[in-house]
Amino acid sequence: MATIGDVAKAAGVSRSTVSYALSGKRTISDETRERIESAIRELGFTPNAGARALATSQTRVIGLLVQFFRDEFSPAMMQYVLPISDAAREAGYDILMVTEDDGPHALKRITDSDMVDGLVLLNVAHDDPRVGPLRSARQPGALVGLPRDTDGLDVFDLDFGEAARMLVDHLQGLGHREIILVSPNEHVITRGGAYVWRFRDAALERAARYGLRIYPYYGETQQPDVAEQWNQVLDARPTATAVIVHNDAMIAGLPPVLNARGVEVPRDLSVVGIFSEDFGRLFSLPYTAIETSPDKLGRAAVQALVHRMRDGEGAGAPVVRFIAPELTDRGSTSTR
Amino acid sequence: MATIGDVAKAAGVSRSTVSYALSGKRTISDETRERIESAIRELGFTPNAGARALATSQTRVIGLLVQFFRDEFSPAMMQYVLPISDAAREAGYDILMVTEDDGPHALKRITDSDMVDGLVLLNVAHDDPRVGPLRSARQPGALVGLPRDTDGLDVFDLDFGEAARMLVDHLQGLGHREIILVSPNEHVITRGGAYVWRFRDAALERAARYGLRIYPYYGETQQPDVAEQWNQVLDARPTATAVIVHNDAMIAGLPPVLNARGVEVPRDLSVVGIFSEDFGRLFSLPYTAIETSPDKLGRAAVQALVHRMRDGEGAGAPVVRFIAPELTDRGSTSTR
DNA sequence: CTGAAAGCGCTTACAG
DNA sequence: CTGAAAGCGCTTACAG
Repeated sequence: MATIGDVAKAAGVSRSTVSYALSGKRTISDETRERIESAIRELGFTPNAGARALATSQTRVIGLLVQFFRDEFSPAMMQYVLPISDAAREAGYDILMVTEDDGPHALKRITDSDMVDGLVLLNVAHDDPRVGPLRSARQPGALVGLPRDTDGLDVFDLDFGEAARMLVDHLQGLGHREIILVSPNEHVITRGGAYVWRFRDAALERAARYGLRIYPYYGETQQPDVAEQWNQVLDARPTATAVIVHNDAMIAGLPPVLNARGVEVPRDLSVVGIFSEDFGRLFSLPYTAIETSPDKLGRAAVQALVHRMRDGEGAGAPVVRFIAPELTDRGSTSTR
Repeated sequence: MATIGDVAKAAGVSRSTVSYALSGKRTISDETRERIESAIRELGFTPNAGARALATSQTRVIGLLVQFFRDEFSPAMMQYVLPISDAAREAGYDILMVTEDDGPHALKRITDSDMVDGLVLLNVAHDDPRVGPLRSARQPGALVGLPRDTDGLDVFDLDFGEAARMLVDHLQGLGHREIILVSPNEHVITRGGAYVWRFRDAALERAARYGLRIYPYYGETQQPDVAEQWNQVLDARPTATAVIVHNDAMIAGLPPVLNARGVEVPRDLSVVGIFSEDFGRLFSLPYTAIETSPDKLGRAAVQALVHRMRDGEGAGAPVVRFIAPELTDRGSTSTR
């Protein structure tokens, strides 16, 4: 492969001049510039990324730490990854995607070896073991998901509390008095998914204020458990007129259950959920829902990170940003 | 960050000795080794990846070129990405994941700048524009998906022809004489997905040999088109006793349609498909199917690539490997 | 068993 | 407007 030295020789200039022509960091005479450009073209020269990284201490790579819980229902992850990858590229960065089970170790590895300029952590848990190593790393990071201690971190998440209140308000306004609430599986809480109780507690509190009756459950994550649980719950709560579903597997598995039971939505039952538009389309879900906006979250995280990578300490105080939930009405609720 | 020079100074040896202690490429006295190791520990030293890459011409990074067709139904992509990432890590490589729309350009960018030691191309089309740039690249590549010209390439794909024959044989053996065949959407063919006609032609040919009647269709990719098309097709072919579905969106959307029509499987209709186990679980599909084995394909591609990156020209002749289809019987077919 | 030195391919003060 | 040189942090022949 041609090096900058080859280009310099072919153009009859010094290597530094070629470098400056490339970066535009100093003025070059038109004639010199043209000779350099044609030499670059003829030799098919592209700067070596490793050498450049060594000289500048910048890799132009963002580490993306994806955390998969393989026992879980997660076709949703790609909805975050793709917008992040797009946003990174638009800002001139590539993505080093790390899926190792041992997230903290992986994070330490790629930061200590200076493979990346910054990090995006996906699916951050309340007590996420990756946050410690992130704090010790030289590189800045942006989180998608809310950890217990946000001190010094850029954090992006949906406002799950507000989302829950919006759904309860919506149903209350329609006159519903008994509501089934399906949360994620209990082991998600064990794992530290604070969004579970942020949503759940807010829903319960709001319902209490209105004097509504709420029947809370932790949902299953796989078929056939999902269908079975739905039948049990619906049998057990015949007087409930609405359900709020905060569980991907449970809402994806709901249509056939209702179909089999002859339950018509919203005539017999009002259904609301919280899931992304893409997710809803994937499973043809005809339910009114809070949009989770994975694309907005992912892009916001990348933008904050890019700022911080560029401006270092000058990037200002860290932000914890909750994006406002939006309700997409698909007509799955009716007055009672 | 500590450099190898800091370690050398702390241990009272030369930088080369530290380097050799790290690589194990020459013998070091026990005493020296211990001094070096404790210096490394105390300083928290990790070699700089860029510097190492520059010195060795090896990045230990694999470029993963993912091609998304955003208008399409593709929760399936992650099933390839994850095993590839795992296999790469096991072999000591990280993954640079590229999702740019302009695949050829992205490929050229990361290979010319020497960001990667090798490439995995996902979702390779019959006339894939990335194959040309791959051939010109210094780095080796492995493909998942069969291009028109495989010369000099390591290629991995499912044997779609054999898969189709197995399904036809299966139905024929049960006595079915009229079969509906649903292929991917037509624009997939336009885009060069040769697997469409590899499967379709083989099915038609096999059926012809048996004197079976086949009703071929190109399926939709999104709801509500999917359900609508199913109803049209089933209305139009009341005498068909079996369907073969080679289309993710169509098979995921089949259960509610059959349910609504009161069609019981396999009593009223035999159903077979071709999809991965994970995909089937995701959509709770109770259908006998050819397993597409994305994990096997992804891992095989990485392994071949790792070989070629390690052994260079000595890695032997390129391989085109079709993995043998396996039928998973979920009891959705019966005798006629 | 170990060290001094050259080299990988860039960038960027320094000097003119 | 341009060049010579030092330096980024490693690895690896070469020499002893």
